[in-house]
Amino acid sequence: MQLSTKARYAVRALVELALKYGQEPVKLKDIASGQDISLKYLEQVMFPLRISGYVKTHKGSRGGYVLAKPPEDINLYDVIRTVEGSLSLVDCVDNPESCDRVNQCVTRRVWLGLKEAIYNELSNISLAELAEKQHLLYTEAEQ
Amino acid sequence: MQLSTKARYAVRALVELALKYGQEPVKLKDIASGQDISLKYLEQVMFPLRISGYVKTHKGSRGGYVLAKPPEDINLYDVIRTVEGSLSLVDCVDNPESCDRVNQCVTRRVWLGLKEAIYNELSNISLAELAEKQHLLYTEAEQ
DNA sequence: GTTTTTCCCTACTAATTATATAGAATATCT
DNA sequence: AGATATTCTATATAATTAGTAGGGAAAAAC
Repeated sequence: MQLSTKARYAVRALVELALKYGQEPVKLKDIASGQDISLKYLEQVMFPLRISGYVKTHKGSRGGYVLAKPPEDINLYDVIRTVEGSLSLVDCVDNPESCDRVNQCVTRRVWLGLKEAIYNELSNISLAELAEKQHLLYTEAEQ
Repeated sequence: MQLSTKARYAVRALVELALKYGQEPVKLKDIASGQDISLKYLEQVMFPLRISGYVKTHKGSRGGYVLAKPPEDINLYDVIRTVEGSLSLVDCVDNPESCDRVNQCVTRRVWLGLKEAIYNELSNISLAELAEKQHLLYTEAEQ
C-alpha cells in the first residue's frame, strides 16, 4: 500500500507553485528538473488539477502554471483525491455495491473510519502552510 | 492507493478466528469458501501471521488455525503491518535514505503525520471488538 | 496406512504504475 | 512573419506489483 508517485509529485509541484504564488507562471520543465521528475509524467499529473480548477495555465513561451486559488484555500486532501481518484483504501467504502457482503461485514466500518482519519489529517494541511515550512527549509539549506 | 486484498483477507480471516476463539481450530478451507477467497492465496496470507506469532496452527485432519493470543490483545495495525510490511504510504517515512531530498522536503513530514493518523486509528481496534460487532451482524442477518 | 490438513516453493497471469514518444496547438518575442 | 517555447493530447512501452494457481512434502488424526 503506497501512495502513488503521482500524488507525491502533485503535492511537491503544487508546493512550488504556492511558493511562487502571485508571481509569473512556473514552467513544468523547471519543476521537473529541480525535483528529478519526468517532465512528461508531470504533465499528466497536472492535467486533472487543471480540470478541477486548482491550477491555471498559460501556453507559449513565458507560459507555465499558476495556482488558481490562494494557497490557503487548497488543502492536501483535495489535491491527492484529485490525482488519485479516491482516498478510500478499500473499494467498498465508496462503492457499497462492489461487494455483496457489505451488510454482513464489519470490516467495511473499519475502512470507513480509516478514510475519515486520513481525511482529517490531510484536509487540515493547506498549501500555504506547507509552502511556509518549505521556504524555511530552503533558506536553512542555503546556510 | 488501495489496501491490498492480502490485508483485507487477513483481517477478515482473523475475525473469523476471533469468533471461534477458545474452540477447536478453524480450517482455512472453511474460511476460504465462506468468504470466496482463494485457498492458496489465503495460505500465503496467513504465513507471516504465524511467523509473527498472531496465530498458531495444527496440522492434519481436524487441524486448522487458532489465535495465539486473546482477541483483545491483537489490533488491526499489527495485523495489517504484518502482512503488508509497513503502513507508511511513502517510502521515505521508514527509509530516509531512500530519497536524497529528505532534508529539504516538507512533504516527508506530511507523510509521517499520515502514518501516525493511520496508526492511531487502527491500533485502537482490537479483534475482540470486531468479533463482537461481527457476531451481532451475523445474528441480525439470520432474522 | 489412508485421509486431511498445513507448509513451502515456484510459476503464471493480470493489473497497475511510471515513463517515454510524437506531434498538435497556442502564445511570446524579435 | 517566423522562430521558439511552452502546454496539450494521445498512445506506446517498460517495470513493478498483485493476485492466483499448481504440485507435492510433512505432520497429525482416525
